Amino acid sequence: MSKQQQSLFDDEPAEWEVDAQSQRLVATIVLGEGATGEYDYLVPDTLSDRGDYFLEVGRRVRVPFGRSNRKVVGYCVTLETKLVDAARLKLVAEVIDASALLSPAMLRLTRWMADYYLCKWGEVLEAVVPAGVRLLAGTRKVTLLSVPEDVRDTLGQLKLGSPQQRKALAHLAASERSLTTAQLADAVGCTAGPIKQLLKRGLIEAHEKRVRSSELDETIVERESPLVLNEDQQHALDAIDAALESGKPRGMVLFGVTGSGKTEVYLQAIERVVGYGRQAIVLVPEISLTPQTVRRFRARFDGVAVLHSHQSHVERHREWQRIARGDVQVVVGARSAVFAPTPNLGLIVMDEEHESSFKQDSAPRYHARDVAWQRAQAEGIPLVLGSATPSLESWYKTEQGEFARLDLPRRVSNRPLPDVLTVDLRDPAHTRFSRGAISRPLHQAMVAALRDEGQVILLLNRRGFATHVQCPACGYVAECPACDLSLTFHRQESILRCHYCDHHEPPPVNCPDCKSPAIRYGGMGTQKLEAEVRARFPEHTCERMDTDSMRKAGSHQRVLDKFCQGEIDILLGTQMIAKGLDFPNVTLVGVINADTALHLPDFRAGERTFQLVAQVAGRTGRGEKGGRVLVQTLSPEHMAIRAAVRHDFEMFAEEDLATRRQLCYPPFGSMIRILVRGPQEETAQAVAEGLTQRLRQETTGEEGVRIMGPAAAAIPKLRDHYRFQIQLQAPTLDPLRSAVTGATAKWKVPTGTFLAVDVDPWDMM
DNA sequence: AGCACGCCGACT
DNA sequence: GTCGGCGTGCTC
Repeated sequence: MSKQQQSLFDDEPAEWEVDAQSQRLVATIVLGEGATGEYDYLVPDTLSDRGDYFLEVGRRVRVPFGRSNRKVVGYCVTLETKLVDAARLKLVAEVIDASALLSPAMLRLTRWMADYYLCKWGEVLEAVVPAGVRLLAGTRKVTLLSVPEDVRDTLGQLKLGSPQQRKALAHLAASERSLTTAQLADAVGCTAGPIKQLLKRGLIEAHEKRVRSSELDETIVERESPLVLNEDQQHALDAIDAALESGKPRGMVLFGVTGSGKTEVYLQAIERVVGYGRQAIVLVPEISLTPQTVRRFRARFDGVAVLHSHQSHVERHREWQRIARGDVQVVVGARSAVFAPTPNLGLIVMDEEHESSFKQDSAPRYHARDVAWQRAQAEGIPLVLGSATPSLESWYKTEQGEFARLDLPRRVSNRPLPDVLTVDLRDPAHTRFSRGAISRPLHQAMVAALRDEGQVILLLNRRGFATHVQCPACGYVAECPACDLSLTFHRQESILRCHYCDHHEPPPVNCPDCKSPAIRYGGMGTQKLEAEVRARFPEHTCERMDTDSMRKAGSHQRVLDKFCQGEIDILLGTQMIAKGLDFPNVTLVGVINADTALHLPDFRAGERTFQLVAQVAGRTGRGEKGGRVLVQTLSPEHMAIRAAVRHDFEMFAEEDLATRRQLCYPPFGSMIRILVRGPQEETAQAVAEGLTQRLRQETTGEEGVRIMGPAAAAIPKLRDHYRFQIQLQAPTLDPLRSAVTGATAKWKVPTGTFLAVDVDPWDMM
C-alpha cells in the first residue's frame, strides 16, 4: 500500500546493513494536512495494545515528520507486521484518540473519494471527521437542583410563602431527576425568583455537575403512529423492503410529486431497518433541515441524531459519539451526514435528491448522492433517492435499469395538481398595464385569490431593490471594484451591495462619470417587488422572505408560522419560499420571472428552471380550494417551461436527455471543470493556458476527449481574483482523471495562483 | 505545509 | 571571498 521505501540517508548503507530487515509492527499514516502520500512508522511496544491509547486503524496519531522531526497529526490507515528495515523508519510518537474515528469501511470510502474527486486523502479525512470530534470539544458545568431527603419527608407540613414556591417544590420533589433552574422554572411556569427563595430557605439544594453541554436540550416529542399507506406508497415500501431483505446494494429513485407522501414511505422503511437492529441515515437539503423535519422523525423513533453545519463543535461531537456508540437509530442531516459513523447501517435515504446543496463547493468537492451510493454498495444496503424532479443523472440510471424506479404518481387524498398558466411578458397587452413586475393577468389572479380569502405566494429569485444602478445619460453602471459584477441597490439600508463579496458603498447622488443627477434604479429585486405589492394591495398584509429579511435566527420559522396561521396574505421571496411546507390555503402562486436561470451558460439551466417552477407550483392546491400557478416568462415556448406547465417531468427528461446525448453532456459523458484564479489577470490566464497545453498533451490520441478553454469564467473576477476555466469532457471519467493527474502532478502553480479541480461539476459559474 | 539544499548577486 | 535571495524537491 505504501510507496516504495527510499533511503533516509544520503550515503549508501554499508554491506552488513543491506539485510537488516526484520518483522516489525508498522503503521501506515496519512497526514491530515501538508504532504500527500502514505508514510510507514514503527509502532513502539507501549502503543501496541496496552491501556486506552493503543494504536489501531482509524485512530489519529502524532508522528515526527521531516528533517526537523516536527510533530504532525496523521491518520492510521493500515497496521500490519511486515518485513522492514527498522533503522529507516521513525516511531509513532503518540496516539490521540481513545477510539477509532473511522472504520476500515469508512477509510476505504474516503480513499475512493480522494481518487475519484482528485484530492488529497488527508483532505478528505479532515472533511469526514467533524472539527468538533477532532478537537474533542468539551463539556460544561451546570447547577442542578434537588430536594433534600429531610425536606422531602416533611413536605406535607411545610408552610410556604407563595403558591409559586409550593408548585416549584412539589414539581421538583416529584421529578425523577435533578433539574436546572431554567428547566424547573419552565416546567412550573414561574421565573427564577421563587426558586431562589426556596434555595435561600434550604428547602432545595444545588449541586454542580459536569455534563456534556447539550445533554439538556433533549426535547420530548409526542409520539405519532404510522399512517395508512395508499396503494402506491405500499408498493414503494414493499420494493424497499425486498431490497432490504436481499442484503444487496440497490439504488432506487422514489419519484413522487410534492404532496405524494414520500416522507411516510421513508419513515416506514426506516421502521423495518430499525426492526433489524440497524441504523438509517436520512439526508435532506440544508434548507429543509428545520425543527419540524427533525420533529417528524423524533415522533417516530427513539434515538434520532441530527447533524448539520450550524451546530456548535460540542453539539456535533456529542451527536457523532452517540451515533458511533450505536445509541441512535436514525441520523438526520445535511450533506456531510453521509459520513455518520453508524455501526450497522441498514439504509440511506436522500430526500430532494436533485438539490444542489448535496454537492460540496469546496474541496473535497464531493456529491453526497454519489458518495452515498458508494457507501451503499460497500455495505450491501439500499439507497432511496426521493424527488418530484429527479436529477437527470439518477433518472437516466433508472432508464438504464441500474436504479429501480418507484412511482408515487398521485397526491395523497387524490388532490389534483394545480393548473399552471404562462404569462407571455412579450405580449404588450399583459405589460402595458404597468411598468412593474406584476402583469395584468397576475394582478387579476391575485385580486381574485385574495377576494376568496386565499393566500398568495410570489417567487422572485433576486434579492435587493434594484439589480443594477445605471446612468441613462452616459451608460455608467455601478460595479463592484473587487468582482466586476453590477451592484444591487438595497433600499432599507440605502446601500449598494455586491452579492458575491462583502463590498458595499453608498449610492451615488450624481453619476460619477458625467455628473448627471438622473441615476436610474433598474432591475427588479424582491424589495422593489414588495413595494409594488404593498402599493397595489394596501389592504392586504404582505411579507418578504429572502436572506436579507431572514438574517436573525428563527425569523424564517416565525414568518412561516404567521403565514400558516393566515396572518399574512401575500408572501413573496426568493428560492427559500419554494421549499417551504404544506400551506393548504395557498390558492395562487406567481412566478415573477421564470427566465432568470434559463439563459445562464450552464448545461443544467433547463433542469434548474424546470425544478424551480415545478417546486413552487407544488406549494399550492394542497387544500380544499385547489390552486393555480401563473408563470411570467419571456420564453413560454421553452421546453423546460412548457413541460413544467404540464407537470410533465418525463417529457422534460426525455427531451433534455436527448439534447445532452447529442452534446455528450452528463449523464452521457463525464466532465471535469478546472478553475484557475489569481490576483493578476495575465498570470492567471498564462497559468490556465499552460495547464490547458499540458492537458492536451496528456490526452493526445485519447478517443472522444474534448478540452474547452481556457476561457474567462462566467464570473470573470471575484473578490479581486481573475478567473479562467477549463472544461474537460469525455465519454468516461477515467481518461480525464488521469489527464488532470498527469498534468498537475509535478507542476507547481505560482504562489498566489490557485487551481480548483471539480469532478462532476454542479456550479458552472 | 515546512525545511534544507543549491546556485547566483551585493556586501564586509 | 561570504551572506542571503527564493526555486526545487523531499518528507516514512
